[in-house]
Amino acid sequence: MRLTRDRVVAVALDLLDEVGMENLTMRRLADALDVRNGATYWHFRSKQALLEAMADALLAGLPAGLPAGQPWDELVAEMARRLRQALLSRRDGARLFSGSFFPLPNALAYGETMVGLLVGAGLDHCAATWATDTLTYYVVAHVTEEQLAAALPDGGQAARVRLDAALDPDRHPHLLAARDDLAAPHPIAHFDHGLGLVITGIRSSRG
Amino acid sequence: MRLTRDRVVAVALDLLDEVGMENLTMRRLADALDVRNGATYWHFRSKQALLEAMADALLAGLPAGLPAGQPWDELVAEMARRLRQALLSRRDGARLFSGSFFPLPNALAYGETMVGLLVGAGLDHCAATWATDTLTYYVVAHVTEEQLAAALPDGGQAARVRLDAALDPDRHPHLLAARDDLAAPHPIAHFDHGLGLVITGIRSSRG
DNA sequence: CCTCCTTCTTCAACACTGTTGAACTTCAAC
DNA sequence: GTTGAAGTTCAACAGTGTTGAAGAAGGAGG
Repeated sequence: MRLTRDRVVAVALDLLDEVGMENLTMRRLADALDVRNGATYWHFRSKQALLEAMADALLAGLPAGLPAGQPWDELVAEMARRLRQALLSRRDGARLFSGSFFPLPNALAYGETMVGLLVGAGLDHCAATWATDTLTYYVVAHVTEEQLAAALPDGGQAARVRLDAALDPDRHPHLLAARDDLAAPHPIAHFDHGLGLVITGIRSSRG
Repeated sequence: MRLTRDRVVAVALDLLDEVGMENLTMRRLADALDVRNGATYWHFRSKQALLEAMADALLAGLPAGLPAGQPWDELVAEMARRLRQALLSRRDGARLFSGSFFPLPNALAYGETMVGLLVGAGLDHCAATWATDTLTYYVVAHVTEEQLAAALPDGGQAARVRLDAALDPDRHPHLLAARDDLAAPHPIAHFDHGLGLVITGIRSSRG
């Protein structure tokens, strides 16, 4: 079967799930496509261009079927959770997304929806855009950590030991008291907490 | 002059300023140190270990001389701005920091200070830790974008044109209305706005 | 059927990367 | 001065993204 941009992206995403970002190489991708090494370069100018197409594919249909008639803050929270789910749907999805920063269709649709919701809530366009940035920064960074922690060997056991060894009762009393919350054993609660902080901030800033 | 861990880190940071993250290679570093290629591997187990040492060096003295007796929210804002400045002080500083996630001394000192401030503000340890995460996520992600935008060729002219070409009046009315705010012409105001959102959220969550 | 031309793929290379292990040199201490 | 450790060199390995020329496939026109 001949290659297609769409098939390359789809197989590349499957391969990403299998081997992770740092082992996602053009030669391995060519193998997965049952094709010789140079072939993908006819469809994508560079690996970076392919990664951006993959990132945008991750966001397909994000604003689809957003319920109407609900309060703006619930809809904003819903969009943020959808973005989180989209990034979580593939291994290293958050890193994939944050590595590509050019305006592709699905990313624009997400941004448009978010800004629209916030303008509807009474923010001016500048405040709505900046608030969208803040929200998106938060979601992407949180999921990045989430996926980084999930990829640790031993389920993070080694990292936990290393942290305990580094914490000094004299110099880090507060971190020690919060030791059990540091490694984020409850990702969803952790995520919703921070999301709530940002949305509350937006609510208060409406004046 | 013989090599030292400290000298390797210092020269590596200077080299980072000069060539940027993706051109920071062990061979180039060896050249800058006037040493042959394998030498740095005696002082650092791997490139990753060196990058983490560089990241931590960036955060040296972050909480030093923090004024006392001021309201907690101003101190938290001050710490966030110091983190931003530290990351901005070197080319690709934010990407350098977010690539290293192991507990090194200066990062711990930053976290301890932040959590301490928030506990002082009345949050319990879990809320303080998670709020610190949210704040730090925001700062790092914002500065990452800032530095990415600063590194664009043509001062971002080409990217602006590409954005305009991608925006469609029918599908992106809000983004078009906010077009001039999208490219963040005022980084500091943009940063402080988002920072204010998060801090306001924290203030409201104290109950 | 056969040619022609575009579209797509192969193949072999280029310049480069992080990392390693053995040989070699420097250095301090006895 | 000799010995043992600390530090450096050197050559190689296996792998990376990318490119350009050569070749194969596929459809349109004669």
